Amino acid sequence: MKDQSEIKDLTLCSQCLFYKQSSLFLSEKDIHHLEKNIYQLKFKHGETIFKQGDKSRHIALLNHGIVKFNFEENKERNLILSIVSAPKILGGANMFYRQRNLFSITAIGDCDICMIDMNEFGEILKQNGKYALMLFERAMEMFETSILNYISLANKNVNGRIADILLYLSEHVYKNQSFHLLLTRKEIAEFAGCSKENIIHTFSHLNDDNVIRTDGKNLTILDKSKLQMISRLG
Amino acid sequence: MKDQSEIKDLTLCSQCLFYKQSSLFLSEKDIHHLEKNIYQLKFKHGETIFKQGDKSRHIALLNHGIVKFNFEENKERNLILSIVSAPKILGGANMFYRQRNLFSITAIGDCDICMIDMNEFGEILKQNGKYALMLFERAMEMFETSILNYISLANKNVNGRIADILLYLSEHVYKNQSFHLLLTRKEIAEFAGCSKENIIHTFSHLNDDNVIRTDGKNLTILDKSKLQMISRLG
DNA sequence: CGCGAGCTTGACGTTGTTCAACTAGAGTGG
DNA sequence: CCACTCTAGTTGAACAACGTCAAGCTCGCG
Repeated sequence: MKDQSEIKDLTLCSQCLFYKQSSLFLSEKDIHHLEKNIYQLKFKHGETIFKQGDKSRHIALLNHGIVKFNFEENKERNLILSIVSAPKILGGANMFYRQRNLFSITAIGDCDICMIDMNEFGEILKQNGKYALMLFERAMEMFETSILNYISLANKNVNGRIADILLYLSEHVYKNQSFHLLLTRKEIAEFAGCSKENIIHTFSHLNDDNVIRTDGKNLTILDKSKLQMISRLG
Repeated sequence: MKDQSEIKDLTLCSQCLFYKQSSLFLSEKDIHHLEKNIYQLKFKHGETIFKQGDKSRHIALLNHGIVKFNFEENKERNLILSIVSAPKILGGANMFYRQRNLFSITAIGDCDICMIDMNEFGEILKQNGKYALMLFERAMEMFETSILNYISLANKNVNGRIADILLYLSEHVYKNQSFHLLLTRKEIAEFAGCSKENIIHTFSHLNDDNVIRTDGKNLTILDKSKLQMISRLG
């Protein structure tokens, strides 16, 4: 966990989506209790939000930014399980399953995150099942993307997986045809489950065929339907 | 969902693990309410418990038997996400996340399952956050195995993945060095994410090297440490 | 200017899939 | 009882996909 030197004015949290949703479910007393145990942090690109193997004491509410879920096998064998953008509840798997974190969560670019102490928050959950259910549903969304990635990985060839990833990033993360991808080629490879050379080769071909246009870390999808076809065939 | 012609005496459920655990959390009134909405079904090998794309109206409590989570891409491109044995709560992902089932759940061998109507049960959960949390933790266990499979698939070669699967089946599913595997070679391949010929070749080699002994569907692990080494090297 | 990290490219070898041929067992019908 | 067919399992060989390697490139930074 990052040091808390950058704690900001707590009133900021009253603007965040999580706070607004929570206020629909909780009593004024609980809201007040929550306010006392919530604080905002800012993370920069590459900073670790949760560390694999650590024991989480917090739930993280991603209010702004993009994060990756990365599994560290050993020095040279990493894996990106998923990439998600705000707003999301992070630490769901860690929050309810009382073991060490299965994977790390790392900032991609600047991230605004609200931290809630789990011990305090757990009490509120125990007393308010309806609220707990709402949070479960949100936390569950995270797993859907992981499972869909898994399926893509198991069933498709490299071209199909890369097409899937580009479509996913465009539609669900950056929400734009064109985006500035802060990941290295190696990291994209860790997401696609292939070598970095493979990513480079495939990007080159897609460039030649006018399906995408890459310019350093900027990436634009020119022909979405062709990308979808590659995904299907893969 | 299977037809309910085989509903058994409801008192049977009072013996099941789920019922016993629940009684620690719920009031007598809620327990009574639960009893009214719970019934036991028996599934045979290959029968579908939850169908991919369907909307679940039930939570399934696997009291006896083994099930697979299978994703059906198309006729010739299936995938087994996980295999788990009783006792487990099935339908967790479906229970809290109100969409169509992401994957099917299918019986491997005979299964005893208690079904609970979700609408009735949801009310109890909303009123009892502590109980909801307990159930959620159990449901989360399911995802851990899926994620570990994902990691194995992404990081290891075929030999390593097959070794992983054999160790997993032995330690977490059958809880025995020797087991009667009801899966076809094709299904094992769908679990390992490779071709059935690959499974057959690898099994042959492992047989030759006295690491395992296969006799039709019976499988015995002779040299666990060697299998663990193959898993690490993979 | 030199250095290092990340990127790019093509060649090469390994891994894994596909294909085809064969075997064994189980179910079917004459 | 014997074809027959169908399914699952097995084997090896050919081929394609993919990872590894090596070399050169670009860019930013000290």
